[in-house]
Formats: sequence, C-alpha cells, structure tokens
Amino acid sequence: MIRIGDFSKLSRLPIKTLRYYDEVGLLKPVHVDDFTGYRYYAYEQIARLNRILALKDLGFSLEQIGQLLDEGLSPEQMRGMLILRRSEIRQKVQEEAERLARVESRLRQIEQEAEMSKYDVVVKSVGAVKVASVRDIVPTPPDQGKLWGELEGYLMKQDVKPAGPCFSLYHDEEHKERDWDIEVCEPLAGDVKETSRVKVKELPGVSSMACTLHHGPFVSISEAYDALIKWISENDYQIVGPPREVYLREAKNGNQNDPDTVTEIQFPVQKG
Amino acid sequence: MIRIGDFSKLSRLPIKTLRYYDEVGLLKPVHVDDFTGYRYYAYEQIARLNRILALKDLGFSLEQIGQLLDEGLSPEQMRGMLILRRSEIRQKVQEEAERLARVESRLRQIEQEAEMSKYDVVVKSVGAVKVASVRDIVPTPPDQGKLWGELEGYLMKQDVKPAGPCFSLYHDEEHKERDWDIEVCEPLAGDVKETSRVKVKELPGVSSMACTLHHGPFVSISEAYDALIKWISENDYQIVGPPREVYLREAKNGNQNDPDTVTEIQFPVQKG
DNA sequence: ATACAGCCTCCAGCAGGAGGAGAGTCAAGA
DNA sequence: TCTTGACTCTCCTCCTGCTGGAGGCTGTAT
Repeated sequence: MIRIGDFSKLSRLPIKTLRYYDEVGLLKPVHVDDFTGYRYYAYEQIARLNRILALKDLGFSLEQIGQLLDEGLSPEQMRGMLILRRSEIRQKVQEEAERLARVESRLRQIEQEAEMSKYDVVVKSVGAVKVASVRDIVPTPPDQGKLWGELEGYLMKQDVKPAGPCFSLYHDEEHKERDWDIEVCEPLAGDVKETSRVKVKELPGVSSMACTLHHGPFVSISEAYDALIKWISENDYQIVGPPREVYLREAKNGNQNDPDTVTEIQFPVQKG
Repeated sequence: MIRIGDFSKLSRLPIKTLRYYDEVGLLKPVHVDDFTGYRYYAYEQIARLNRILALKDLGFSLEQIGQLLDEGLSPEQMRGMLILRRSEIRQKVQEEAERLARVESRLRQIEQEAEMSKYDVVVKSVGAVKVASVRDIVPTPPDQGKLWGELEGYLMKQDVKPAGPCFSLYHDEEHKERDWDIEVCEPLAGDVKETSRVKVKELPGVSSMACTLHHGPFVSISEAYDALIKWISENDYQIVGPPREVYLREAKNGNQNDPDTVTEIQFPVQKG
C-alpha cells in the first residue's frame, strides 16, 4: 500500500491525473482512509495503469478504456473495437492530409502572387432542396432574366413564397460564347403544380461543394469564377456537376451594376 | 439588415455558432437593438464569415483567426503563420499515422494469436536521473545480487537514502549464456563520493522508452522481454541503448520466486 | 513544539460550441 | 385588437482530459 505521491513516481503520471482517474472510476485506489481521505494504492495497480496507458496510446477515450477494461471482453469484441478505431484514425489522417494540402496550396499561391486573393474558398455540404425551376437555352447569361420573369410570374400566380435564396444552374460543361443551357431555380416549402415550362423537383444534397462569394457588380463575377476554378484545380479537386450561382442578395431592379449584390458560386467537387 | 435566423440560413452556420462568434468578437452584428437585444447582420458580413470559414478550414483557432483578420497583416506575416501551421499539421499527421500503425500491429497480433498478450507496451519519456552504480561482469543475471550488496552496503555507510526505485542496466548487445555486463543503479537525491567500484553519474533522459511491466516471479521475466522485443519489432522501432530493469517492488529477501514482485522493463527506442 | 512536505476538497478554466429553460418579440390571421 | 406560432434573447450546464490554485488537514523529522 503506497500513497499517491509514490504511486505517481512509479507510474510517472501526475498526481492530478491519478485523482482524476479515481474520480471517473478508471483506477480507484485499493483503499481510501475514511478519516483523512488519503488514497492508498497497491503495486499491482500499476499493471492496470499500464493497460490504461497502452489503450490511451491507441487513441481510445477514457470512457471507452473503462468499458474495455471492466467488461471482460472477448478477443472478438476487442477486434471489433480496434477495427472501428482503425477506420476512425484513417479518416483523421486523411482529413489532416487534406488540410495540409490546402495550407500548402495557399502557401504556393502567396509565393507566386505576393498578394492575397479577394476570394476565400470553403468546401461545405449542402442539403437536398425542393425547387421550382425553368430550364432553357438563352444566348448569354444576362438573358436569363426572362426565365426568371417566367418562373416568378407563375409562382406569384400560385401564391407561393420562396423558402430560401434562389439560384441558377449552369448546365454546360464547356464554356460557350452563345447559347447557354441555364436552369433558374427557386426553393419551395410547400407543393406546387408543374407546367410544361415550370418543373418541380428535389435537388439531391451535395456533400462537397466548393463555394466562394462574389460581392459587388455582376459584370465582374467572372473573376470569382476564375479564382474558384483555380482553387479547385490547385487543391486537387475535380468538378463533378453543374455549378450553382446563388443570389444571396439580389440586384435592385435587375441592375447589373448594383454594387451591393452578394452572389455565391458553388461547384460540386470530388477529391481526385 | 437581416436577422440572425436568415443570416444563419445564408451562411449555413447554426444560430448558436453565430451568437458564439459574436460573443468572442469574431463576427459582431452590424447592429444590436438596444431594447430587444436582437442581432442584425448585413449581407456584406457573409464575406467576413466566409474568410473565417476558410481559415478555420486550414486549422486555425478562432483566436488566431480573429487576429489574422483584424490586424491587417502583410503577406509576409501570413506566410509565417501558414508555415507554422504547416509544420503543426505535418506533426499531427505523423502522430496519427504512428497511432494507426500501433492499432494495426495490435490487430495483426490478435488475429495471429487469438488471445491477448499479458503485456501492455507503452512508450514514455524518462527524465535524466542521478545515480550511484556498480558495473561488472557476472556469470548470470541472478548473480548480480552481490553487486547490489556492494552498492547498498556502501550507500548505507554513507547514510544516503534512495530517491526512487533502483534498476539494472544490461549493457550486452547480444544475448549471452554466461558473463553478463550488468550495471546496478540506485537513484540519488544528494551528493555521494565515488570509489573505485561505486561510480556516481547522471544518466541522460530518454525521450522514447518502450516499457512493459512484469508482475510475478522473477524466473518468468523472460516472457516479458520476449513480448516487449516482439512489440518493438512489430511496431517498427529500433533499440538504441541498453535496457533497464526497474525494480518497482523488490523481492522479499531476494527470493527469486516471490509472486509479488513488480518489475518494469524499459528499452530506449527510435522510430526507424 | 514546530517546521515542512504531502495530501485533501473544491473551484475555475481551456476550445468550440450543443442543448435546454424561461421569457420577451414580431408578423400575420381572425 | 387579440391570439397564435415562429423567432429571438440571456443564462445555465455539459462535453474531454486534464491543469492550476486556494485554503485547510496530516504525517514525519527535528
């Protein structure tokens, strides 16, 4: 029976930690004096402590370790826990590696350009959303205005309110001078009837969406596209679907030069 | 000016998080109503939020992000921060990769043997320690008893108390049948004079010491050595110094079969 | 008797929020 | 004008794995 200080020296763990392990029930002293509250440990307990440290080294939480040690488990169960742990660590390694790639990409960018890009890119996940949409071929992007007129007019007649910011989908895979395949979408909360022109559908969620924000006149939005596409290629992503242009704050009166518009550009991407 | 709920939808961040960012000063609403306390945000703030998320994606803490954003920093400083961040992430990746290797090694072991080893191995760091020691060649390990007698006798005459558990160093690099080069050590707090037989020195600290515990009769301690050496090779470590055998609880009367002894075996190791 | 080291409990704090209680606000419908 | 329901507010606790400190006993040596 030894006191906590000596046990601490033997195990090379701080006294505070031993008291904490006692508190959470991971390693209780063999005896606690009723009057003084002094903790007394046995030499044999070093073995349990060593097992605790070994499991901690594998990355288990203290709670898991407690369960592993106290529910005399079969090798089968241990195997299961280890396999689970392995996949968790693998995922963590991958996440950190990707983070590292992003940092390095940013570093390269800073060395090349000696200035910071106006555009910050973030990869988010986006949930599924039900929309009403009109899709058609228009000569150039600004000509999508008439599609919006069509969609909004119909929804207004149906007395439906939007359930979020509206956006356009650009379906062309390649850049075109003329004749863009554009779908204008408005999120819905309730149900709406379709027509031959206005479709209602649920867009599936996207787990990785590379996003950036454009803030200012519409005419310069191509800068945001350029920056985002550059980021995507430098960070070793691939574009796997049509981009969305989300109108967070719309131009007043459709003025293409309104300096207060806020637009988010989103590309579905995959590591590749 | 929009309310927190709408701003939350735009930015796809939970309301709670926005309030928290307000609290820590990372993103304050442009206006807070004096009477109701309602927070009002501007569309322009999405840009800052996006920058926050981009930096968070690189792994910066909220505090760092606040500094990065508010102390209009030069590209030089940004570069410095990124380089620091890069080295931190690299280290983290390496740690996790090593942890993964340990888990996989444990899995292989479980699949091979279908039972769990009695010995749990932990890698610790051990600080420098001042010791008095006697080193000599003895026929077999149990013959080190006379070295202990010599050391203890001298220290007792000098009226010196030990400052920790005593241990032996096994200096032979290869296994021998006879004539072992053994150094018996006793940690000291104060100063002691040397003699021709008893040396006083400071053993340097060891940053990576693979340790396991043997609990029970001395005669079976070789099992612990076997398990530890196996672990070291399976986990891709190399032995880089003489092992220590630390007598955490010594045999009563030097009885080699005392079932209550507790001994720790330590090998200095390096990844390689 | 008096140091002084060792031990105790209780409280606070780290990061980055999550969850909930209880109360006040806003806009639309009846 | 009143009510309803959706929003929003503050304040509190909780999570992990400890770490540090304050203030007060205990044990041993001189």
